[in-house]
Amino acid sequence: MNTRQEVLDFVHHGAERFLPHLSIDCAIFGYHDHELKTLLIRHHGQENWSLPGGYIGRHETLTEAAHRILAEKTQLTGLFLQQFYTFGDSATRMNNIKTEQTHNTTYSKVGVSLSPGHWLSERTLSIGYYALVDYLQVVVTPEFLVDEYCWLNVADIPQELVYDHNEIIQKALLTLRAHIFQQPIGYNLLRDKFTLPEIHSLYETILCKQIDRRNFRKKLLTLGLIRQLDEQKKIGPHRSPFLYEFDLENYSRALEDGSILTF
Amino acid sequence: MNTRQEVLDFVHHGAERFLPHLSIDCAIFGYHDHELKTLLIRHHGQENWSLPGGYIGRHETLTEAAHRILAEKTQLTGLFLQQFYTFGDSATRMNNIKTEQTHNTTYSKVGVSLSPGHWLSERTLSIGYYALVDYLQVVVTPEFLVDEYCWLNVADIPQELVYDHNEIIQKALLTLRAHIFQQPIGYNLLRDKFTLPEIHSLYETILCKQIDRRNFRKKLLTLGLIRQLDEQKKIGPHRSPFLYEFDLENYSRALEDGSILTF
DNA sequence: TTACAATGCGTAAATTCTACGCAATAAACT
DNA sequence: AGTTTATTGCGTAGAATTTACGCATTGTAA
Repeated sequence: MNTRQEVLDFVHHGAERFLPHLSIDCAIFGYHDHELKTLLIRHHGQENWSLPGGYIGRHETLTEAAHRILAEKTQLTGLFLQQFYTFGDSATRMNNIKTEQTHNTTYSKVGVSLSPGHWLSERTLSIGYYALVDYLQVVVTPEFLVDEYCWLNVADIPQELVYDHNEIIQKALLTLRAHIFQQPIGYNLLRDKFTLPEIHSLYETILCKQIDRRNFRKKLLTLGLIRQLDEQKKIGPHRSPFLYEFDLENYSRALEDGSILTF
Repeated sequence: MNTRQEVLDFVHHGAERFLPHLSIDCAIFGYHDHELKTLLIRHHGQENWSLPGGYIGRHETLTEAAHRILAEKTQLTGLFLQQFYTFGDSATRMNNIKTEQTHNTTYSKVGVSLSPGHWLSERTLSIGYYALVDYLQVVVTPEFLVDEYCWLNVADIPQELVYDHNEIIQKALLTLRAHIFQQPIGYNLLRDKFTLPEIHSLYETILCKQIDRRNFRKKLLTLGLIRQLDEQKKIGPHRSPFLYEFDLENYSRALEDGSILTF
């Protein structure tokens, strides 16, 4: 939503196009230079940051909605996107008093005040998704109601996000760390070809622990999850590292066999 | 809902008490004698079986709703209940044509025909939970609209459950099998004190594979997940097996340490 | 040239996993 | 009563895997 007119239409006719009581919130993880970052946005008039989110169109599947919302924020399609939990317990998801006030502040930018019965004021459960993106490829598009956005290191996320977004992002991180043992997480956070130090540092960053460089390489190669290429990355200081790529076929086969990664 | 009057009230005034567009479906797993069973119900007029389910009250949390629905079906409270996925993709969750017809057949028992705009006819996403119960403790209470219920071996579940319930139960099983390595699953399916053959058979049943009896015992004892008691179960033929109990403290400590069970 | 950091490769020790053997016990059978 | 048999508890050798390093190689910088 990039214009005042679009926002007004959304407020007044959104209930015809979207399902009420349900939203999607998306923890978008991007990796760069030993740091795992999340995309946060600040809506107009809000003091605190939010996760990017949106509503489910009445004629699109849940998965389609999640991808659309992700694409609206990052301009990227076909990304790795994983549903991890639906949130409907926290105080802010029960009584909509705070929600109403918060919403009202934002929508005052287009001169509307949401009545208590308005569809945007009602109790809303949120379906949480997390996405993995190449940090450098993302072009964030600010929307009409978004004052500010930022990529924040996951360690630096403030304690006071709006609603229950702190809970959502914590659960997303926990899920990501559990999934890293069972899915080619790096495939979506790195470029097609990557060096061993790059993927090694990625795993160390996500898991928040040190992993022996040499054993890490051995394990991924032995299981056939990555494949060493002939090319070397010439740029960079000191010795030129080889390039590697994921072997997705082997990866899925290993998953079926029940091979488990441990570090 | 046990009377015609309650059902009529639910149909006509349910939208005031429950959130539309959302339901909870529950895969209730019970274990007994080497077999993993699921509770299925058959609504009035339906040819196919369903998972037990219900709606979310406007003034209860999502978790409260799940426990209430479970208690309504099994008369048991405080059970292990785990949310695992929210379903909003399948054809039956997109167009509500089939849903309308199916619903209408059931509600014809109380003489109502649901109009297209009726809250029960609208598109509904379903939040999936799975529960683990002691099969023998459950007292299933048939409701007014339920013609029949049964405990069906998970291997014998028919291919034609209503809506996307086959998909839901498959995902529940997959999740259960993944969680068995990280949570004291047996704690909720067995009694407080159990014998080694009992828990061994439970794990074999859930994982659908044979596990060496002796290594299985060694692993659980070494990790401190179960504790051997002095008592022996005198009943039963042949040698009297010792009784064991879960060591929940050690269990949660092992989880934090990241110890992983493998069989 | 030399020092140094980054990268790739190997190996020995420690640990864990796996596949069994076997004794002890209690019921069933001759 | 003695024998057979199924069930349970416990141990152990060998295989496999994990872990902790050593070290040579390469490119950059002093």
